[in-house]
Amino acid sequence: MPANFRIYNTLSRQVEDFQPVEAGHVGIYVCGMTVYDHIHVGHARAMVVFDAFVRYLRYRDWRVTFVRNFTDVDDKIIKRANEVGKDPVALASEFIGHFHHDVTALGLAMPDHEPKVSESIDAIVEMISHLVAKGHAYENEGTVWYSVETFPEYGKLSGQKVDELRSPDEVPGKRSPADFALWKAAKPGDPSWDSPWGPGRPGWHIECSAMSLGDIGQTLDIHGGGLDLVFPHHENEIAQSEAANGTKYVNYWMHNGLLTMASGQKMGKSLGNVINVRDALADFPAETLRLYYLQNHYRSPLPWGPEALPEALAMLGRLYEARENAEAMGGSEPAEQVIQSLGADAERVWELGTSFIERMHASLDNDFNTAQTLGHLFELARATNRFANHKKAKKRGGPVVAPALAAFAEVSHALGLMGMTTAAFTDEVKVKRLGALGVSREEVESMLAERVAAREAKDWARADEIRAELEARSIVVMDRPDGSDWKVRLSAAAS
RNA sequence: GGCGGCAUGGCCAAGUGGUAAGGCAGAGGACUGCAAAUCCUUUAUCCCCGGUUCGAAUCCGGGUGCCGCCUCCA
Repeated sequence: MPANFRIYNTLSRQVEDFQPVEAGHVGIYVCGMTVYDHIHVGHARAMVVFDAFVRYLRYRDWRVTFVRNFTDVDDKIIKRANEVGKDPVALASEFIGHFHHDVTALGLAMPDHEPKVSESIDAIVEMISHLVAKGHAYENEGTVWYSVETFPEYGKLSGQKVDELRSPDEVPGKRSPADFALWKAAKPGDPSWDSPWGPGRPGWHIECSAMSLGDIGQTLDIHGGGLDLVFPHHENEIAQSEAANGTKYVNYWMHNGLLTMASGQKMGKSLGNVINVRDALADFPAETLRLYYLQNHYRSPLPWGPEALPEALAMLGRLYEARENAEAMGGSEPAEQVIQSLGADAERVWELGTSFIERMHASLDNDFNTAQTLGHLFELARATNRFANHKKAKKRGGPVVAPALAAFAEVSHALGLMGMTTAAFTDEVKVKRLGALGVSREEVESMLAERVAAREAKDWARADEIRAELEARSIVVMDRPDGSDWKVRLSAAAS
């Protein structure tokens, strides 16, 4: 039996108990990308949040049908294609490739279905035909409009009232300013398909109604997307689907908050401060972004700035280090015996470790509170490190930290964090951060070797001199009982 | 103008009735050849005013500020 959970529903503006349409199954549809450019770190938040959410649902034994679409027929794509002299559908196809590359690098699982508009024209035409037949839509010179006044519940998601909407430019052919296009008559040079209303292409909103119907059904358990899609996109989807099918479209509307710039405004091309995912991934391990996203609640705005990723990397490094400390512990006595002899710090790790999974479930089952979950994980990390300071912890502490290690594994399954070995993580950090700084690894390692020799000769002056040179390259040296290691310093300057 | 949301320590942030998780940064200490990492210590009139309550960051009313949407947007 899958575990029950609670989720905020934009429709009711409340956290609600989740009730599936079909027992044990969650059908979730998330608005994907309009593919005419590389995705930026703001888009990636939505992708990561819903990936983590679906991952968690499956971890909690739900059967999930996860659908995320591609808008590959659209005004912006056509515009961009004309600018670069390419075929629009081919251009979109190219950026779908880039999308898959970026999203795979981010560690996302593939959805069960990734419908494309260009491959869903029949279903779209069929749905529009229904709407026309039922009197919810009308045709005018090859363009089909949805008649908003035929759907009295219009506005129930966004709270918008049709009369109050701004409608700056008058569009010819519409009966009412709030009406929106279901089918756009072909203009010369546009990609177009045949339809009962002549050649043309779908409007933006109808695709999601048609594709979700095909891949999930009339009533979706959950429909996700960015908060900026609530109006008009999701409002229009409701109008289309409920008018066409005569059934409730979506039980739970789940919207992620937006990435905001330091100024408080959202990231967008018009602001000229867009960071592409592939650029971020060149400089930081993928889990850095995942932690950055999941450290805040998914509905909150998430501030972006030059410190965002370095800070997240510092956090991630802390978690990996704590896990490594736990992994390094051995011993085969019963945990109880070790706790008895090593005292309160051992007891604390044991208690936090054994209770972690329950606390994680409680947090994530309550509107997917990843921030709280990570708070618990950091508490566990600190307790682990504290315990690791005991002289006898390394030899005897293994049984005491076993639940903590299990907790880390659980987080990995549930949220897709801490999925690497410490060695792989450390190495990826070195490669990417050195690359970002333009420092050669060979150079660092030869300098470090020279310093080790100087230290063995107790030539502290020379050792300190080399350390200063390394620091000038943003390399921090760490001397340990078993040898010297190094890492790249994280700071604003380093990003 | 309309609709929706937010306001918690230097910064980020969790927390919806019983006197504030966590992270980053700073300061002091332990450790270290010196450092780094780690650990310990340390910083909160929870935007303002009023109300409900034995008790409110948490509920209600008013105010102020910020953000999103109303045009494409994750």
